[in-house]
Amino acid sequence: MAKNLTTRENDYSRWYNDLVIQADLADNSGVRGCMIVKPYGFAIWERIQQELDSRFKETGHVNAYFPLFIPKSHFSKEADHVEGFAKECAVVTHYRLKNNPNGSGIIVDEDAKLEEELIVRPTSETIIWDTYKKWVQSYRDLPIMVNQWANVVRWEMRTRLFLRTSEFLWQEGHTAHATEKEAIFESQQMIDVYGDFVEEYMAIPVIRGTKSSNERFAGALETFCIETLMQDGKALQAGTSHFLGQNFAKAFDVKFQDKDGGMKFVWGTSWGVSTRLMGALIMTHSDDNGLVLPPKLAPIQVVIIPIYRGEKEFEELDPVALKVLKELKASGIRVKYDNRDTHKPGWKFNEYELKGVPLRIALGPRDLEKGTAEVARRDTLSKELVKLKDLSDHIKSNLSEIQVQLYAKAKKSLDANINPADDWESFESALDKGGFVSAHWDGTSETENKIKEMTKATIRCIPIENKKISGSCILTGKPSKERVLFARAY
RNA sequence: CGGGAAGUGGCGCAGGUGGUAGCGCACCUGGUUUGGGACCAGGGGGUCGCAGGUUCAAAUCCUGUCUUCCCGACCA
Repeated sequence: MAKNLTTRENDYSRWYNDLVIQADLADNSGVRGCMIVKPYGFAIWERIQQELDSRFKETGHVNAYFPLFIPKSHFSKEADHVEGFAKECAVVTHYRLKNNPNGSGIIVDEDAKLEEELIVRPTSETIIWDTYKKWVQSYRDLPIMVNQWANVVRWEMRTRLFLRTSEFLWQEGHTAHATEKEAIFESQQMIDVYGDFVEEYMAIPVIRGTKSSNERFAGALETFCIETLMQDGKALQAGTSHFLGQNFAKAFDVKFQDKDGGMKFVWGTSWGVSTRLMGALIMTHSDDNGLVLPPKLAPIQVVIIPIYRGEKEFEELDPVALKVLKELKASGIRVKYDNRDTHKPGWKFNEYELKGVPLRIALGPRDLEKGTAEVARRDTLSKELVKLKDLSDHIKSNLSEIQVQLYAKAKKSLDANINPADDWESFESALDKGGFVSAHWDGTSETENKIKEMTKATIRCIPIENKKISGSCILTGKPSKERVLFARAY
C-alpha cells in the first residue's frame, strides 16, 4: 500500500492531486495555475506526442511553428472567436523593465508601452489564418495540412494539474481546403485519429460525438469530440476537432482562384489534444496504490529488481539480471534494471507500483536455484513464478494482455455507466449516481442552459453512432429526434 | 473573481499569552541488513511564503501581497 496516498473512496479529488505529485508527474510552480511537468510525467507526454505525431504524418500533415504572441487586431477579426476567448487572455502591454528609482527593485518601464498590445495565444486560429491568406492564391495551393506542437495560455480561475492549467502543452492542427466536403472529411478523420489513438494506445474507451451549439468551439460550425468517463463518474473531454466552415477564411479574407476561374473562400478545420490527456490517463486506470500505465504508453514497461544479501549474492545475480535485461531490450521492450544498492527491494516494489510500471521482475537467490523469476503485474497486483527460459515470451504476452485488459475494464465501466432517463426524476437521480445520462433534448440552447442551471450537467455530446429514435425532451416535453449524453464534467 | 482554510529544514507537522525554533520521515557518515517502504549510533540542514508596520525584542500582534487546497462564479 502506498504511503500518504489518499484513497479514492476517501477523497477522489485529493487522491488525484496526491498521485500526480507523488508519482513524480508534475508539480505546482510559483506562478498561479502553471505547472512544472517533471521528467517522468514528460516522458509519458513524449510517448503520447511521438505516437500522435506519426499518426498525423500518416494522414498527410506536416509540422510548423507559429508565434506565441498574437496582435490584438488579428485576434478581434472573428466575432464568435473573440467572444469565446476574450475573458481568458493574457495580454502583453510593455516590452521593458527598469530599476525602480526608489531602489526597491524592478518595475515596468511605462515609456516602453507597446503601440499594439499582444495577446498570448489561447489558440492559434487567428495568426494562422492571417498567414494562410499569404499562402493561398490558387486551388493548387490547397490543401494546407499543418500541425504545431506548442504551449497556450488561458487564464483560468480554478486550476488542477493536467486537467485545467493556465498554461498547457498541446498540438493544434489547422487545415485549409478547397471544398466543404474535404474540410468535413478532414475534421471527421482527425476525431477518428484521436479516438483510435486514445483507445488503442492509452487504453481509454471514448464516445465519439458532436457538440451542442452551447459547447461548440468559438468560431466553428461543428465540433466533433471524444468524451471519456473517469472513475468518479465525471465526464472528461479528451479531444476536439472543428469544422470551421468558411468563418475564418471570411474573417481573414483567405480566397483562392478555383479551376473554374472564380474566387472562393477556403474551408477550414482545426483540432487539438492537450496535456489534459495525462489527466484522463491517470483517472482512468490508476488505483489506491498509485499510477497504472498501459504498456504501450509506459516509459518503463518492465523493471528488474535484484534481491540479494551481501556482495557475493549480488555477484551471482548480476550476470543473470543483465542477461534478462539484454534479452528483453533485444525484443524491443522498454526495460530498466534497478541495481541501486541504496534502496531495499521492498522500497523499490512500492516505488514502481506508485509510478505505474506494468511489470516487475524480481530475481533472488531462490530463483537462481530454480532457474525462475517472480513476475508481478501492476494492474492485478498478482505474482507468478516464471522459468527464465520462458521469461521473454511471458513478458511479451503479459504486456499485450495488460494493454487489452486495461481497455476492457475501462470499457466495461464506461458501458455500465451510460444510463437512460425518460423522466425528470430519474434524470436527476441518474446524474447523481454519476456517469453519462442518455436522454432526449429538444435541441435548443435555452433548454440546455436551464438543465445546466438546475443540475450542473451539460450535454457532453451527441453520439455519432446514435440510433435516431425520436422521443420527447426530458425537461420541456417537446419533440426530440434522438438521445444525447448528459453528464457533470471536468 | 467572491467565501473559507493554510503556508515554519526536501516532505508532513508542532510551537503562537512576543524573548531569536522543535518533532517524525527524508538526507549525510559508519556498521549490521536486503523475497513488500530495515535497524543502531553519530551528524548536517530553516533570513518561519514575501513586503511593510507595532515593539527594546516578531514564527508569534497589525496591514498588504503571493501561492496552495475546499466551496461558488467562470471555463470549447
